Amino acid sequence: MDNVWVRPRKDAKPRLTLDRIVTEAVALLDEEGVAGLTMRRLAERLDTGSTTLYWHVRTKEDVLDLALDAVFGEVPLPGGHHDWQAAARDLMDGWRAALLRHPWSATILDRPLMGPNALERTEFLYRTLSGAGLDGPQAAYSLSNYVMGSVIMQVTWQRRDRLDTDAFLRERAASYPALAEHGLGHDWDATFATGLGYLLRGMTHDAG
Amino acid sequence: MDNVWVRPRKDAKPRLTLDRIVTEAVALLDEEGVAGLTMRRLAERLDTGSTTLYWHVRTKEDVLDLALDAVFGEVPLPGGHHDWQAAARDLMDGWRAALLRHPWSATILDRPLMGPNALERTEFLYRTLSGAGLDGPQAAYSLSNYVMGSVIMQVTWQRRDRLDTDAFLRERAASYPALAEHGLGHDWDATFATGLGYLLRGMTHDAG
DNA sequence: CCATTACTAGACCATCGATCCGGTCCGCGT
DNA sequence: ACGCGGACCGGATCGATGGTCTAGTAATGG
Repeated sequence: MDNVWVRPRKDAKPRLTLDRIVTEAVALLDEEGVAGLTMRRLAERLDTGSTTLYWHVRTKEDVLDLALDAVFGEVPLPGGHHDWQAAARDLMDGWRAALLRHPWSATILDRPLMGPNALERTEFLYRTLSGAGLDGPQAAYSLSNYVMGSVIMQVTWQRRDRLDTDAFLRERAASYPALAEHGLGHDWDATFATGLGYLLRGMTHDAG
Repeated sequence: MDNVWVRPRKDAKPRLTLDRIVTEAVALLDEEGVAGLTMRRLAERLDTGSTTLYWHVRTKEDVLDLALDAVFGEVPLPGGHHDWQAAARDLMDGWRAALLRHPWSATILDRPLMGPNALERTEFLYRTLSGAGLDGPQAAYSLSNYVMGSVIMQVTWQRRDRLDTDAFLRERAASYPALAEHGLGHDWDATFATGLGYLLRGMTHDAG
């Protein structure tokens, strides 16, 4: 028996594209974290074999690079109506928000951010700060380093429920009284905003 | 033939201890980076089987946690003769120096720093800042987040030789003029010190 | 009609983290 | 003097992973 109905319809499943791979990789990472992303599982979700992925992508690292840049793509570029400080603050806030929306991304920040989305935003930051009379690279690194560090630490400490670590510290209150007293949780947003304000204020002083 | 001379001398090789494992793990990580650390290779360097390691250690994660805390152990605690700003700056400088001495450590900072060495230094930081009338946790996180981010970014960008990325950017100068102009390399030490100064200055203002 | 290109898949490989099972050695109590 | 149990060790092995080899198929353009 071999007729039209038995034969598989062409493009019953849409073609596999880089975009679909990246989109699905981000979804998988969101659901199961970095450890949950394997080429096989990704392929399975795309209804294909793991080998097929390697036609579109050279290594798994590629997938991670693409997924990370996709996260940067979610960061809105501030409109031009702000002064440079507001623009920088907007960009850093958006940057942080995007990374926090995809906690896995914070743990793979130790790779060169050379994707188009990341570059476009870095370029914007350089331009904004240079335009304000600052040393572009230096100011840009100060700000973005601070954002990266803040996000990584927040994700790290929020991953396991704070109760465990607080209990751990309470048991050792004799050795670490200050830590045990304050615990490790706190208002991450406020801390971030405060520190960012310090940095911007310091830069303003230099620019003036 | 079986006599004393043929039989292996007891304690010809010293007993395997956690300390030896950690020391060797750090050495291996220094030489070959995070990807070079496998339980088999670590065991081989310790002249034992990989299984043996699992008697002293539950998982490979344990090894990484221990190795990372060993790095924190290299950070000297500032003496008591400074004002709080100098003490904080000393600690952060030492913190950064230790992490940079072991670049692999920067890439595994996304794990809870609950080892005794890390806790001791964090406790010191809390105490110092609280003593200055600051919100201890908030100030401590601001500073250490900044250090972490700075180190991670520096290690990331220094890993591949800058020439490649600069060439990459030069080819795309039309899209990223500011980036292409300045390149990505710069004086990491100066940038770090400047930003740290901004943070400390901002905190001083709040403390006064 | 054919050759090339885009794309897909199954079998397979080396390696990894981790475990099973079976040891060996030493100190301690009896 | 003895042997017994716990500390310590290792070969073989398991399941899973990233990645490759080989062998295709469907469509497209000449």
